[in-house]
Amino acid sequence: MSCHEDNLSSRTYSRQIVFRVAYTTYDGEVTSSSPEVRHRGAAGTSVEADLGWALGVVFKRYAKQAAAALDDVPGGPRGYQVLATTIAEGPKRQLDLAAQLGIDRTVMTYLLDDLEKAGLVQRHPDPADRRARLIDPTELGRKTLCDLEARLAEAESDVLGNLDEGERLVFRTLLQRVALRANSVDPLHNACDVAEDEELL
Amino acid sequence: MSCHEDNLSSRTYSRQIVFRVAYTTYDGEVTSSSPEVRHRGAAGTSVEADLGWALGVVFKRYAKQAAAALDDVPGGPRGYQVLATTIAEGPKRQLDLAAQLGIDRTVMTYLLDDLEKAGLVQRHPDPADRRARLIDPTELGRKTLCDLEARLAEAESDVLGNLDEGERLVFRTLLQRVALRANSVDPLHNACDVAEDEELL
DNA sequence: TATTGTTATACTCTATAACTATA
DNA sequence: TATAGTTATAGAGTATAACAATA
Repeated sequence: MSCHEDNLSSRTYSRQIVFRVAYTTYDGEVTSSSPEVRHRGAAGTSVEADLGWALGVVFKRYAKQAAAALDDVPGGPRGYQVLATTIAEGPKRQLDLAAQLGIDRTVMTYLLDDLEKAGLVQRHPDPADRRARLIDPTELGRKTLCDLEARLAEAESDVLGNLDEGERLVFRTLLQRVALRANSVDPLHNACDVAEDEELL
Repeated sequence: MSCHEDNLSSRTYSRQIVFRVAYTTYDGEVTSSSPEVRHRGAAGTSVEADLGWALGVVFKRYAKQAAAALDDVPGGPRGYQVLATTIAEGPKRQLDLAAQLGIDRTVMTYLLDDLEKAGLVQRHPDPADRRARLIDPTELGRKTLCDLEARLAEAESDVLGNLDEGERLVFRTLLQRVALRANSVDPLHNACDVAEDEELL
């Protein structure tokens, strides 16, 4: 573990072991190793610790909380997303919705089947194109979304539990900036309204 | 989207749409909706924006970068973890390693097969228990790890690309604190040396 | 009888491709 | 011919369970 002492121009690195950890991309599980920073000497600010590990743990915890919060929603997180998007942006065609959410169109079919069965959305024929179907939230869907959003807000707050108000603000701001850049460098889905990015930087 | 105006005692919420997004837990892909904050009025600090979305985007980007960096390592991120752990902590028994890394023991078998085939680690019989096998990194494994760590450091730095030095420090500190709490509330694997947490709080 | 590690099997979720009905 | 949506199939990756060797 001493191999980095030269190429990192190590101020603090030489005093501790920075133990990087990576993550599987296929299962969403954070299969990280143990907590990363082992202080060898007296020095070393601990924030040099592994970003990936922390990122993974936090993300995983949020994902778990969110999944629990959305337990009874057909399709789980994805069902929520469909609900949230159609309610926020109005009726959408199935394929557009799929593209926007990064969901495969074949998956979208099953997802909508379940959501429709649960009475949260409805498929309406698109008057402009008889091939297409417009996805419309129902009244129940709207009510459900409200509830879900409250639950998710709780999950968020729970994850940030040991930060005080000011720290949360700072953290969210910095995270948001990093995220916006990441998203613009390598966009997930649609570009939508990234135009507003500037005000976040 | 007006349903939260009362129960959130909304200062800023009433002025914008906070559009929460959740994530699938099974594929590690961030199937989020579009960027979240749409300013309706003039006010609203943008940091109120969706935590989950940002978290997911950043994590996903890091995971992608890390996966690319570990492209040629058998087992990818997991292979790296095995390497890093055995090198940092010395030879370990297969099952202990699996438990520590949160990898299923059946998966560990295949993973070690591949790592051994690549000449990065070796299985030695445990003199203390003839059932068990000790996983030992090879010289090649050690060299490889050095290289991989440099690559991962680059990935990290890339992800935090638009933060300056000071901001990175703040971000990492806060993230680390959130992560340590998340990990202690709901530990992934072993408890190891969480004793050192205090200095991070 | 319990445990280490291996192998075989089943299951989940995803990705590919073929099909229908419209355009 | 191309596109919206559906269905069927195959694939990757994981988890479960049964197994051999040892404790």
